[in-house]
Amino acid sequence: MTLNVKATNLGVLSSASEVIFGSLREAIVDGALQDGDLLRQDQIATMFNVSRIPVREALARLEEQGLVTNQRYKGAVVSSLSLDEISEMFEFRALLEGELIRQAVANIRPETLDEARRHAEDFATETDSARWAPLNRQFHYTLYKDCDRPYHLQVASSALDKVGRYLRAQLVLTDGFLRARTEHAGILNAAFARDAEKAAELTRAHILGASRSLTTFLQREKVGSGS
Amino acid sequence: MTLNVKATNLGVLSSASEVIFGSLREAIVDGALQDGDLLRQDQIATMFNVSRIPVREALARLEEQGLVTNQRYKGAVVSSLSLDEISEMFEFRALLEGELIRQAVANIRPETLDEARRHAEDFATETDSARWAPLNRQFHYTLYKDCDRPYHLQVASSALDKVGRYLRAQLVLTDGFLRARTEHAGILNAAFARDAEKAAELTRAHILGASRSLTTFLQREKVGSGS
DNA sequence: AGTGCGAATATCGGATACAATATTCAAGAG
DNA sequence: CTCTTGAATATTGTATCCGATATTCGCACT
Repeated sequence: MTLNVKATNLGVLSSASEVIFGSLREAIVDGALQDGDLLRQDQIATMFNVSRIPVREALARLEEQGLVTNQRYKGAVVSSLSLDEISEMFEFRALLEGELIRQAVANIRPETLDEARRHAEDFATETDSARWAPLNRQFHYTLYKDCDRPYHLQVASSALDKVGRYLRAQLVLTDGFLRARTEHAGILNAAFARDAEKAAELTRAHILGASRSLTTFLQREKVGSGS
Repeated sequence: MTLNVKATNLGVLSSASEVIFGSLREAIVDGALQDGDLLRQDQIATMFNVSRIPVREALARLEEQGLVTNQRYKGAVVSSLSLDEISEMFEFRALLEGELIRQAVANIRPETLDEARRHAEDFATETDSARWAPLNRQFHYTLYKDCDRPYHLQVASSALDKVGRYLRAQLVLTDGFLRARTEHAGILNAAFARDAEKAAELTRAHILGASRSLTTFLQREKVGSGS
């Protein structure tokens, strides 16, 4: 007989370094920590009430993910992306997410479609701009859910993390939100129609359009700050 | 005036943890460490004559790369891939490397073409099967060199690392080497002809063909070992 | 005042030491 | 003999401490 209690897997409970890693990652992804910010091991250790050892492991992980850069004896800085790097990241996302939705739509479940529609509505009706980015992400990744390509998903997600800060700017500081709203509707329609190719093409265009609007915005901003 | 000496950037000189990370990664990628092997911190620390601290940072990095899995208080094991995961990795590579060569061929330099031809010849004439995998890699990545997509390249390389062990088996234990030789010639021809689409299609077929031959081989082996 | 040099401070990489958890193994109950 | 249980051992996670390197600041010199 087996014990009839739901046992949570203690083996995966967070160690300090994992908690710190997750917190720092989140802070970087959604912009609480900005490009070029210096991360002092001591300071972080104090914040979390631990020694520097788990902090260093978290920073090593972050560096491996490309979110910070470590310079020997100098410290870790939040990685910043050049305009070229940003647009490459968006091209990468277009390639990968296009493939994801193509595969997903091919065997998408009705429940998934409904869930995606709900997320699209939530996004469209949200007035708090701080919540646009997470809702946007939820919409897209719900649509990718049935693609049965866990590695593709993980890599796409990691790429999205790296441009998370910039995407937020694109939604809030340009006409990104408005355009996203209509483009989401198009993608959703294609998914409901089970038209994988169209969904893929629209997703690619959605991402590349966001890239263009973001790069022109950043270009302007850069020039502006120079004056 | 600037000092006219080529100064190597001392800031990026390896710390212990980086050296350990690199060594372990190489050992995993080319099969010296096998699926499921347990990595003991103490043992590794003794091998490198260091304490466990840098070892732990190296293991954290490896886990972030997906090459090992850490279980709290239990240790790190070399990640093993299921057949499904392996074939997903090859699909991913086909998608990405197809794009890489398409972009690269579009603005490939003559020197690069020559270098690729040399690598193709080296590969084709190599009799030591242990050297097939690195030469194969050199050939392909030389062709990708001019793609001007550093992030794409890095992700592709990371994916290749994850299946490095299996690719080696595909080359050595199946007819992989012979097929690769002729398929490389085709890809090289397309590159010389500046036919980006054809090079991309051949590269995709090259990778997916390797995947098929590998999965049928592993399938057979699994059944065989079960008897 | 401005520049170059050296000491003082800050910060990092790593070693050692200790606490928390897992694994092994032997002894006893059935 | 087999199974359970707890002590002994092994291994991991983290704290504290130390040497190495970078940065800052003050002082002498021009």
